[in-house]
Amino acid sequence: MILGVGEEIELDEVKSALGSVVSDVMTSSSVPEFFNLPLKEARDHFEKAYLEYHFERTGGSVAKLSAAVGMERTHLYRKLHSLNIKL
Amino acid sequence: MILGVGEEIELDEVKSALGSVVSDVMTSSSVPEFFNLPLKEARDHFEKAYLEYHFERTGGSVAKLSAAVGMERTHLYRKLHSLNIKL
DNA sequence: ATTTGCACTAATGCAATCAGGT
DNA sequence: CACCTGATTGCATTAGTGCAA
Repeated sequence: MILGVGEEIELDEVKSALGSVVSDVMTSSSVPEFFNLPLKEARDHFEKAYLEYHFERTGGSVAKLSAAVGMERTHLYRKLHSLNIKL
Repeated sequence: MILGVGEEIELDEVKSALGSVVSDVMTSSSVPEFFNLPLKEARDHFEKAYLEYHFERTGGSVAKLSAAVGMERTHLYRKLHSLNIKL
C-alpha cells in the first residue's frame, strides 16, 4: 500500500492505517498524511486526490475535467490510467 | 499568494491560510484551497509546501532534505530555485 | 554547499483516428 | 448529415531527473 499508487488505496484505508498519526497531523502541524512519502509518491497521491476531487465536481466527464484542471484531454486519459483512476 | 509560486510564501502563511480547511480534510472529505487551481499550479503549490515542510524537519540541510524526499541533491537545488524557496 | 553540462526518461500538447450517441 | 463525448495512438517538444565534474 505504501508504494502502490497503482493499486487501490481507499481514503478510509489510509485513515485507518495511519490512524493516530493522522489525527496528530490534523490537530497540530496540519499537514496531509502522505507528506511522509518520497516526493514522487507524494506527488502522485496528491494528483490522484486532486483529480478525483474535480472528477466528482464535474460529474464524471473527462471533457469537463480536462477543462477544469487545465490540461489536454488525451493526456488526461493517460494520466488517469497511470494513476489508476477508474471512471 | 494564491497564484504566486514564484513569490514568497512562508510556511506559516500557508498554515494559517489553510487552517480551517485542513481540519475539514481531516474530519470529512474537504480539500486544500489550491485544489481550485489548474493542476500545474496546484502541483507546484503542493511541492512547495511539501519541501518546506521537510526542509524544516531536516534542519535546513539540503543534503538531508534530498535524502528525506528521495531525490538527487543537484536536482533539488534546481527545484528549490524554480519554486523560489529561500535557504 | 552549489552550480553546470550531458544524457535519458517522463510529461505534455496537438493532430488524427474510430466508435456511439444526440 | 453534423456535432459532442469517450477513448486511443503517434509524434514533436519541453520539463524533470540523475550522474559526473
